[in-house]
Amino acid sequence: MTELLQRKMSQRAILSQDEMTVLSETLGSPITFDAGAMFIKEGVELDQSILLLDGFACRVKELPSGERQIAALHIPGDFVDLHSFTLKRLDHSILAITHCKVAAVPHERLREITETQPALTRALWFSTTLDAAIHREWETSLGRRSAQQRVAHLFCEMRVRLSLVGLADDTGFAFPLLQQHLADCLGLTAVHVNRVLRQLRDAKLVSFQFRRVRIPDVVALEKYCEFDPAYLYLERRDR
Amino acid sequence: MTELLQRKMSQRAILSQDEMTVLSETLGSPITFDAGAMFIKEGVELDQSILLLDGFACRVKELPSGERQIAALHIPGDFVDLHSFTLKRLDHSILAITHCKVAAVPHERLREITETQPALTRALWFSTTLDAAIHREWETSLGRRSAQQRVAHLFCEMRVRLSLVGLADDTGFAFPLLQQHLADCLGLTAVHVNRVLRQLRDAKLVSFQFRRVRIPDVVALEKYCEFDPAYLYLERRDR
DNA sequence: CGCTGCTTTGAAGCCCTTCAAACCAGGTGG
DNA sequence: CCACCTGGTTTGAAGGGCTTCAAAGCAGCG
Repeated sequence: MTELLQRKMSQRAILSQDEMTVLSETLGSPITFDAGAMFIKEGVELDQSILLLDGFACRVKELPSGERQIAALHIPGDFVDLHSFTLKRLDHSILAITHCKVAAVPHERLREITETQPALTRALWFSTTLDAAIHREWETSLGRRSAQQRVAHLFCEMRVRLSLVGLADDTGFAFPLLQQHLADCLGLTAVHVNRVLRQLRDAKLVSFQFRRVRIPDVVALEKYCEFDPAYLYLERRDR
Repeated sequence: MTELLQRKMSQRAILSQDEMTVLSETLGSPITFDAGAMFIKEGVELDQSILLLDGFACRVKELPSGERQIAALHIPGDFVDLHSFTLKRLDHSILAITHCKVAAVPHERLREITETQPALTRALWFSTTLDAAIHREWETSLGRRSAQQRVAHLFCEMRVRLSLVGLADDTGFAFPLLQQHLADCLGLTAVHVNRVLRQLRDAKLVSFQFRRVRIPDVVALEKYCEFDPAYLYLERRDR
């Protein structure tokens, strides 16, 4: 059940075996949600944080007009709302994009961890600051990259993140999002995302069809959108 | 020296007096930087975090083309790179917009705090998750708001944040940025920012001249850009 | 086999950019 | 004290990227 998490954490030497054990013992039994379910609602007082075990989810900000901005995409192994431990309520909702399996950690247990497990605390803290680093890269895409580069950059990011949990290789990855989801991530309309996907496909840079992203040449794609994975902090680290 | 910080922290009941004392004892002696100085460079290994005591600073992401995206604006009382404690290096640079006075906290001391001061640790963690919440709101502006709303929304946010440290009131606040800085925050060109500022001024919603933002009617401006300060987590909280 | 929801395509238009030049304020030196 | 210089602001004209609106195409599913 926590294999993914373990792989992800150990890959970066984020957690020791012992710490991993401590953390996994705090996990409640898995719960599932259907695609489209909003499993955390903006503003609601929370007393637990949720680890995504399987499926794709996102953090959505809704505007009064009904428009949406997806502020983050989450994949298996992500602690989708660990930040609710310190914030107590969220400024956005969490939406299941596909069918999702999750496990909850009570905030009380996280609090105990901050009292007794400083190294684990720092690792969890790191996880939230990494989320913030991704937010900043998305701000950069939204503010300064063309629609083509935004799409390409998102695919590059997802390839790296998914490969950390064994869900992507050099040829591509399963990516069960609608074009509307991409549009909401990238600050575009679904219509324009569709046109951009055609251009990228025609240019043989990347294709997104049948719920799958195919990348004929990773290096070429990363060069095209100036993707630099530094913001994902992949290096191993001592703590 | 740490009055601002104290005001900010105590206002939200983030820190107790004792914790405040602990934290202020970790601060090195103040250092100043000239306007335009890049006092933390992207990618450089860091062993301290910096508290902004006076002046305006920002987190800038630079693209290979030379374009810039400002990912965050910082005001007196902000821990501009507290996240470098967990990240060890940054994915962006920190730039002094005006002349700045700062104080450093060695990461070693922060590490000790995580070992011995869980409540303070949670407060510091909160501070980084609040930064992330602001990043998300900026993503929303960049992705889904018009240029007019983006400018207005930024002014609303800065008014609230500055008022927490006594640097703004209902009539406005000192805001010593160039139009180019606004453009780099909002994903626009300086030329367009200029035109938008004229429109907002003509509409009597807000004016930005002589390094000062004047807001004739705060409620009207907040309504115009659908500003909801929930993402700034202003409420008092027990921990 | 028809319904539903997503994708694709077209045409028109607007928001914002680009390029260029004028304007203006503050600081410096003759 | 004015002339000049520099950097930021303002304005105009033209163009392009993305949106909007609308409809057709298409896949999955009851």
